Amino acid sequence: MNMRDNSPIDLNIAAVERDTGIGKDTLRVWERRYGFPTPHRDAHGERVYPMVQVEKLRVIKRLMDQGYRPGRIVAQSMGALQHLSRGEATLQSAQARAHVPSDDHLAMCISLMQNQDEEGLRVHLLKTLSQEGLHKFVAQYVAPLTVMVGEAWARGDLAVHQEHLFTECVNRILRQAIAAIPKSTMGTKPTVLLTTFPQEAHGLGLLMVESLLALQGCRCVSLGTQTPVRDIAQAAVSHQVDVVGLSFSVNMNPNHIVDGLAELKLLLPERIEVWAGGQAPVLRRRPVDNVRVLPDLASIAAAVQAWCSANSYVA
Amino acid sequence: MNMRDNSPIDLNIAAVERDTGIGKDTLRVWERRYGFPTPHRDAHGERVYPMVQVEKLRVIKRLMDQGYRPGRIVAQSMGALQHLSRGEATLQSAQARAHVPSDDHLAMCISLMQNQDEEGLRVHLLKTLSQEGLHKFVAQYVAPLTVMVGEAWARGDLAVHQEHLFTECVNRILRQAIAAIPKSTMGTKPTVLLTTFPQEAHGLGLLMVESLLALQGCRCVSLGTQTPVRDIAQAAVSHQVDVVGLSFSVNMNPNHIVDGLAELKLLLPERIEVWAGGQAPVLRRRPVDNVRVLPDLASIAAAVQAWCSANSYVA
DNA sequence: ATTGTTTTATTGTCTATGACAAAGACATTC
DNA sequence: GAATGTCTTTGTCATAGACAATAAAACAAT
Repeated sequence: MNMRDNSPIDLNIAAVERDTGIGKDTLRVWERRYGFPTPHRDAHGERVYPMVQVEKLRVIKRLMDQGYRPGRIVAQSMGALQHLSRGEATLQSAQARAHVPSDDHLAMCISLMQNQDEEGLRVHLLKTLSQEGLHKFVAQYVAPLTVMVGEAWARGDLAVHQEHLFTECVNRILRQAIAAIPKSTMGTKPTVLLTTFPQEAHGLGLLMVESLLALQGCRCVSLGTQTPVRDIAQAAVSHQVDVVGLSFSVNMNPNHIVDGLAELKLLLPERIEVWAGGQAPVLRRRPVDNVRVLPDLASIAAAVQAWCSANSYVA
Repeated sequence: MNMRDNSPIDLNIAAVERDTGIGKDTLRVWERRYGFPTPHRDAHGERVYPMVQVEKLRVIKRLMDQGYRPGRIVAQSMGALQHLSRGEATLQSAQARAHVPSDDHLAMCISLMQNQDEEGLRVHLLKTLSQEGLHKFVAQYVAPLTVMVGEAWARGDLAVHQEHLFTECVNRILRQAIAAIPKSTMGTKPTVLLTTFPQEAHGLGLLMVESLLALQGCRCVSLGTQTPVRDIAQAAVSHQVDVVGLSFSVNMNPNHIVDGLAELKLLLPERIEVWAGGQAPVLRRRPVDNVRVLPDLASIAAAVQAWCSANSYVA
């Protein structure tokens, strides 16, 4: 029952699921449909995956996160896959880099990461923060950098652990910066509940938004990531917030986003607004009723302004 | 493929696996063997679990963690289970609470949460922190409180959003406390890489450990949660750490833990130690070769001591 | 050329039942 | 008591088929 891997070069199906994130059922069905992977069998007839194939599966997973579909790539050779890996990208990154002050600046951060220089990265970011101020730091450095890191990871230029370290590093810096912002006591600004949907584990966007909102003088209540829709609504009501803010990254399923937002709107009382932001393309393409889309971080200020003037005549 | 929970009271099999930590295969085999659970079927003949049964499954899981075996308890009535639960509750929670200063103190935190008093909770925790010092605060207040919150959530006494808010609140406090600890520069203490396995999303344990390690003068590299085993090994090597620290919560599948640890050990060079801690009961019951189990936060100091004396003669 | 609608293909996850080794419980012997 | 062997329990893997959700392709209409 408890599969022990006899040798470091072969893995059982459970271990492959752990390492690649591809479900057992899917692994079996790929084998049946596409003829890959082709695991050996042990004495009991159970699948045993050679390391080379696990490696290839990881590449396939990466490409799928980029939008490729299994039927096209699973049966391909390793060489062809690596070629695809390098060829693509630069599609959406172009627009992200449009209003970025200096590409060099960000490229340097990436190279710091590639050299495992955590300390250097932190120092560099902190210096930028104190030079440019929190607002500019978040909107013009952290946000584009996060996008670039995501792309670099997808391209295979950055290992998973390097991406994790970056996330953790920025996490710390932003939290520290937020903690340093004095809390405003005047009640003219909206109170905002921040969180993400259950399928969305990426939390940096939330922190970026929170820092900008806090700078504007809004009170923020953050639930962290992955809150079920029903609980978001419950929390919004019991904390008497004015706005619910959600963040969505690129990989989130568009339908989950649209349906989730619609359901949330239904569960919330009318007076509570919903603001949605993040890199997910569907937000720009398919608007949802009564949900305000914040296409970028710069639009937060405008949204707060709009809320204030809409609610100023109410006592 | 895309399971939508149409109703708040029913869950599909994948959702039950997530919420209870009991695998899909196991859920089906229990149904076949013990006649429980007894999910309804939706229009497509797929299992649909009523909330009541999911809660019973959670109780069963808790009892199994205490040593009961499925055959004896799965078919029992809810009443009988709760009876067992109460009788046995004092067994391990007694030892957990043995060196806890005041139960009232913690109960008060829970009630603050139930009243949505985020501000009150934070103030209360911060006061305790400055009164008792970080070490005592973490080991004797935060850790038991986190366990209690988990239990209260499983019992249904605490809503998901309240648990999230608690997590976020403690998260902030701990991160701030860690940032305030001056970094030691002397190289006599181990450098520790901290993270969790891909299935483990709970990150508070990691922060608690980090704070205590930092207090001891260790250098910590935290990758956050959910790092694939292969990347943990890669990161450990490229950051030249001495120890890899992993944290496991109650819900994690025991086999995943044991197999994952074994594989990690294989991938790591001999000189890098692996320390495993957390609430997962399997750590105490089934030891893994060459992995040091830290049964509680207090044992961290001893582990660091042991490492230092084992490595002192090396230049 | 762009947009909306229908048809077809792809793909992940569910279903069912059977098999089996590892871990636990129990009985027996040294 | 400790060690040993036997029976029971239990989680996970296997096979193969089914189907709905999603994406892609084909077609129609502005």
